[in-house]
Amino acid sequence: MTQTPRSGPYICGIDAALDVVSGKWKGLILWELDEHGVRRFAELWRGLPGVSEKMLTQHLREMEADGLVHRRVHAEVPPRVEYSLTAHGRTLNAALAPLGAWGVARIRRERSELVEHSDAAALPRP
Amino acid sequence: MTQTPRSGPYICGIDAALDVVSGKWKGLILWELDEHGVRRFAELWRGLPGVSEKMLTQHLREMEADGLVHRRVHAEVPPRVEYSLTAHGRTLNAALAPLGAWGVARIRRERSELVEHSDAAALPRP
DNA sequence: TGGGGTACTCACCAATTCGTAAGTATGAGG
DNA sequence: CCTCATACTTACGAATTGGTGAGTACCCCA
Repeated sequence: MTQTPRSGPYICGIDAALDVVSGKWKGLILWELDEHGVRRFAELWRGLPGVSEKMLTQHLREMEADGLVHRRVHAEVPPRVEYSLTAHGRTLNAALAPLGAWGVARIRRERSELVEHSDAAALPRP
Repeated sequence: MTQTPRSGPYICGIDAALDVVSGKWKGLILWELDEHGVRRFAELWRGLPGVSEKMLTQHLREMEADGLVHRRVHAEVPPRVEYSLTAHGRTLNAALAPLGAWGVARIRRERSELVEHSDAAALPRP
């Protein structure tokens, strides 16, 4: 099989959860969908600068298979497809919130370390 | 540089946090260290069935560089090296807790779906 | 008749991650 | 002198992941 076979029996919950969010853009996709509720493919694409069409569809498909996002196709031309989070996806996002806060704190920490460095190097006096 | 340059400016906190925990064994390493407090290299290795020595050292080095684990070398022969979580690592673990709980719930959900399937096949009525 | 817009799909390649197996340094014990 | 134990390091290659660019189907509008 070339199907991604979600790596089998997990050792702990972290393991199982990381399995569904690891992927270069999945965190951001979750965030976008949580922010906007419903988004069409192209909107999502514009919202995630740098992602390729291929990866976006691939990640969306995997997340759909994992029961995180809902995909609604309207029988129109030109095509219209809307993505949104499922209830399960929303619970994941809620569970991810503390981690997001941790990440923000970490970014701040890093930045303040950089500032200290440039202080030492470039700002001998106020 | 061939140094892993933690991928630069992040778009959101989730992004920054996932960057430090993604890696096949990092979640488990965090868990082991949180469970046991202090562990030597070989203990950690035995605690994570399947990991190679190379990956274990590599992940530990990255986590050290990220300020998550502390590495203490005793000047003895044979060598003795002890790993433990830093305060920052412990806060990460705390932030990871809800995600772990979500993962556990997901595993249960998957399992019950399997049970339903076998029900459908083998137990037509209650 | 031709171009535009949407949401893909596919083939191919590059980069990153992971695993395997071997080698290193040191001193104690036989 | 030889081996053992620990905590690595290194070389190589396989597997996984991501990026690029082209192609598809459909209908509307000019």
